[in-house]
Amino acid sequence: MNQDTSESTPAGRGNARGEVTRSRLLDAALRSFATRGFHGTSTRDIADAAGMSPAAVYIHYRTKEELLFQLSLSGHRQVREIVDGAAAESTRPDEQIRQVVERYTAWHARHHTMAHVVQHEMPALNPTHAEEIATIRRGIEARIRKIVTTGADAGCFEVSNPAMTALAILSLGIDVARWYREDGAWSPDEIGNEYGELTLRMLTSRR
Amino acid sequence: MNQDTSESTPAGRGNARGEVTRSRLLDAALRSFATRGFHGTSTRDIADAAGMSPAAVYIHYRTKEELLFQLSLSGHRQVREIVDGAAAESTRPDEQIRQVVERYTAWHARHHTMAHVVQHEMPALNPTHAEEIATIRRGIEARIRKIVTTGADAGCFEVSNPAMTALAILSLGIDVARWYREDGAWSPDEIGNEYGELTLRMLTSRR
DNA sequence: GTCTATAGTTCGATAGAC
DNA sequence: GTCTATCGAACTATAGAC
Repeated sequence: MNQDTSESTPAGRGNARGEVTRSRLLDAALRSFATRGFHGTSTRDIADAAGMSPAAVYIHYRTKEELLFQLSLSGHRQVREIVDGAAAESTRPDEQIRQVVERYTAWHARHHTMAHVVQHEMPALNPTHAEEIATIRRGIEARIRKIVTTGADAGCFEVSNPAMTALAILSLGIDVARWYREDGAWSPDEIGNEYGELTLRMLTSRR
Repeated sequence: MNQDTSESTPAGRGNARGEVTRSRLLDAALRSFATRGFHGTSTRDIADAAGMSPAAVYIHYRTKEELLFQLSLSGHRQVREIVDGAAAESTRPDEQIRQVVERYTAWHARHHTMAHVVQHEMPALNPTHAEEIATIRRGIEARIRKIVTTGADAGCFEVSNPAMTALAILSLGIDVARWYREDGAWSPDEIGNEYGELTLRMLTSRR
């Protein structure tokens, strides 16, 4: 559960104490949402997990939904940066997709708590926040779909339905957050490597 | 949303009226749970969706959780029968896994509303009910893992990690329930066929 | 078997002392 | 900035009339 939810903060800004408290609340909310879901979590649950009174929550966040939104925003931005960074590692579609899948999948295992909340609590966001998150999601999906279609057009991949195959690749990574166990047999990196192989097989026809 | 949640009932049993009401309540609960989640759904939501008063719900089901359990049980049994039936179609692992994936995936698309509830609301079940559902799940997972390992041992598949590959195959089907849209470009059967192909590619190494 | 009415609890969020 | 105390609403489930 050691998943950092804080943004990097310059030291000695004077608001360091407040940032720590906000971070502790985000961590508490993340663990609560992951365990019982957004609607199954009360503000008292979050306050207890953070070692504070229910009233203290509202000094730092206006509503319970605001906590979910900040978590969703942080998680989606992390994923976007991981995918962008991996895609920039090469100009070859096959090497790009391998890097993306390895890191995307490993992230969903390593940060399975946040990944679960990010992937499955979106309907609990208010319409404004949901749209902001959906925009980031569409960017991530488009980036992966682009790699598949570019590789298919270049003859690097042999796929009959690039758009559906891109969805399948996303599904593999996303669902790792559901079944991954910290005390399981495989590390996040091992899962990422194996899934990278499986993905390249999906993208290349047998002879 | 035309997803039948009722068990087949012999006509003219005398309790036909009661069965219809129970079925309407299950349908209402299913749609509500799928839209807002179990904890986000009130018994008034379910009653409204079924065209009844909140009190009428409790004549047919003891608690809100009982409704979720009956839905989960029905959904999991449907999946188990689909997987068992598909596996019985052949003795060749490659044909077995193709049939299983085609039908498993198509089911998750066609019954995406139930699939979503079945796959993601398990933590809301009470411990007794959760264990009963988990037993069915383990059977389904074991059945698919068995096909993969049998095929690997027979040299029919070439996989470095059969257990993880079996999880990947399950993930592909499960996550279809998240992204499938009834007004989308592909039918459940089309998705099933494509996913059957992708799965066979994953199970066979390139030369 | 279904209704209206409501009991008893818990919820999200706020007031005001310190 | 954190606390105790609490408001008003919404919740699950039940009581009792019909």
